[in-house]
Amino acid sequence: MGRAPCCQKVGLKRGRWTAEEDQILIKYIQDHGEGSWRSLPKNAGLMRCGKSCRLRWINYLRKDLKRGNISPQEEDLIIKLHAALGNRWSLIASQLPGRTDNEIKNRWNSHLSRSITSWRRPVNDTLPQQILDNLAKLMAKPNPSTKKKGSKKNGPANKETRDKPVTLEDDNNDKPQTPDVHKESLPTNSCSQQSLQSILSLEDRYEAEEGEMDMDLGPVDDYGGVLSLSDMVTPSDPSTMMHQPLSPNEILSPGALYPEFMNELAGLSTGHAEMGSTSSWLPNCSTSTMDNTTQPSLSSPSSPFTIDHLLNISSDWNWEDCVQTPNDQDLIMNHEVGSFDNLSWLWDDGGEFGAV
DNA sequence: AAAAAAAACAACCGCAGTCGA
DNA sequence: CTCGACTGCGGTTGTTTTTTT
Repeated sequence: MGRAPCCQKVGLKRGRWTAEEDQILIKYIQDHGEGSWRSLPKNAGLMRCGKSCRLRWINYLRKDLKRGNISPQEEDLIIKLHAALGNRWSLIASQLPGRTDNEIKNRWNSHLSRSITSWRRPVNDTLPQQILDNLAKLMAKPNPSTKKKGSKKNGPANKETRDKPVTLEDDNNDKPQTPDVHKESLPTNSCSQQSLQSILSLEDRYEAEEGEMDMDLGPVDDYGGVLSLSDMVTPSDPSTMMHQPLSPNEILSPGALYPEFMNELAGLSTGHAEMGSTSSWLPNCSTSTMDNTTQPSLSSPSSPFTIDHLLNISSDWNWEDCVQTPNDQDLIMNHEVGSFDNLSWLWDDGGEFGAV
């Protein structure tokens, strides 16, 4: 049969850790090493759940953590990585030595997510080549098994990777950058490094263009903020799925999506790359009327859909022709609407995004 | 200076793949 | 082969701190 429960919830302390508890945990791990979280609280004399001990250690007590003072450079990197990877905090954290997924997630939720929608951050260069190399290596890493990895979405798979946290650096020089962030294998069959570079640079390209024409907002979010690329290519929940690229002369309603496109993204999101895989956030799709001359291969279930297709779609897309309606239901091509007058809600509320 | 609001931080929860019994 | 603990992850909530009124 299985193992004993990790802990009895009753009688366990919760809430903030005291300095004394921290010292006990640090001392214990120094003496016995990480792992065995289930037995750790009992052995160490802590009235905490093993899960809580693990979290405390990983996020706050490890020596290699920086804690706070996230630099503008780090923020910029987080923004770019998030644009490319979505809410894959552990993967993002793996590129920021000394930072935890929790810290980055908190930073994003409390600060960056608000600032990014303004699309007013400085236009910098794209991600450092080393980061791109690392991510490309992750994506090129063959998946040893076809099974999903060890977490619900994309976590480490086997015992080796779980028990011995490794990073991309392990492949290079055996010097882990961030020992407790875990290597993840990503789909291999449809995303080249060039593609990744293109994805990561798309936002900046649009930003650069926007610098010359301030009113050229592109798709916007529920609050009128400009959507990042990730909002359109890696929706994290069904409510964002309306932000998919559209073909010209098309009105897209929720659910009117490209199945292959969504499956591809589902593969990226979950670690599955095979066609036809589904994800929990993938609802029943109904393909809308499409202009096959401008959206080649997307409507054919049998055609191989790749990230390169996505890039073609994104790079060819005319952002000026795509906005979200105030009722948050549809994306509408403005030449379908016929007039920019219909879109005045975009800039009527204070002009945060520039006047037209 | 006090109260209220906003932001930041810390911790918990539940999901889902892995793997030992 | 099945069951269920272990684990890592992302989402969410609760608490504390800072800022604004």
